[in-house]
Amino acid sequence: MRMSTKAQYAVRAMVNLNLYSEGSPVSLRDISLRESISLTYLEQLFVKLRRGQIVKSVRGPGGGYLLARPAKEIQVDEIIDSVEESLVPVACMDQKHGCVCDDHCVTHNVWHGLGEKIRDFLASITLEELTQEARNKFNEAKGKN
Amino acid sequence: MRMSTKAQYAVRAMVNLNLYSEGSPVSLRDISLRESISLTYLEQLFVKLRRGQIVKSVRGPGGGYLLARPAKEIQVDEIIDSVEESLVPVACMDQKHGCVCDDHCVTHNVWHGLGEKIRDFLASITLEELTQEARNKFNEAKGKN
DNA sequence: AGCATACCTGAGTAAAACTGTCAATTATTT
DNA sequence: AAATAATTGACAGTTTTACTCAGGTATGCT
Repeated sequence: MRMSTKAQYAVRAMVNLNLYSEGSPVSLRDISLRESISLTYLEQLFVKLRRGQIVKSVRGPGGGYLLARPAKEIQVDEIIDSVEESLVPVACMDQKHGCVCDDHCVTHNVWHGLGEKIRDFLASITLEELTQEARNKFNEAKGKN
Repeated sequence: MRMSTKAQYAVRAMVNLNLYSEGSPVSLRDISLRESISLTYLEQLFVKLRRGQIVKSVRGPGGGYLLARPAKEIQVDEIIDSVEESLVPVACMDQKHGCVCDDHCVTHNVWHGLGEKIRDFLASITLEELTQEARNKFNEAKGKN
């Protein structure tokens, strides 16, 4: 039961973007350098984040990406949805025409309940909170030196 | 973020075992037929379930598997642990010598918290409860005919 | 004893998913 | 025009998953 690194990268990249953006676009090259994620892989992720209305792009020199809305309104589950990592723990429940479980599916409720817990938890955390945590961590580390 | 079919099969097989065992051993062949899971695959799973103290085996004709303890004392997370499906959502936190996250790991708390939610939920469900649910489902279906 | 049953074990394998890279293009600013 | 940076699609190596196969071992029954 692993969260794909794709989803992990996406969340990290979004925190980093918000951390270093102060109204102006942040280039993927910068995020790539700071987070040690391959530039070309980041490009793939941000295409999806843009389609998911999490970020918007600014082309040309000085360009990069901006948040599409305030960090307070971006939830972690939305970031993960955007990069197409499913939060539903079993495949049969992940279709729009519903689960075709017959009598064999005595475990349906377990996975359904689990999926809800996962969703609720990740929806309860905003990008704003994560960024603030990151700032605190950074200041603590600074204080030690 | 998918629960492996291995873990899904293990839970289903355990419910089925408990459903049809009344003190006497249940053969994997029977479970295989009822749940449409390959016999040889079930054998692999039950080796692990035995090592995890979830079931015990009885060899020879009329043999099969029995619960190692009362169904009330078997939690779903234990079944999943036994077949070696990790409930920790990120790899770096899944080692005994702890996570070597440095400053980059601003998302540590998210995944740690998520792992706890998953564990708590699955630990809150016992095999007894699942089996009772299955009995109810079966009786409802019967009532309709 | 001999046979059937059923657990036990390890090796192997095809397909899918994951984790990226590469090459080329388009849009914008200076 | 030249430089910057996003955008896109194809593709490839590696790992994991989900099994199968080919045996072996223990036990009970006739």
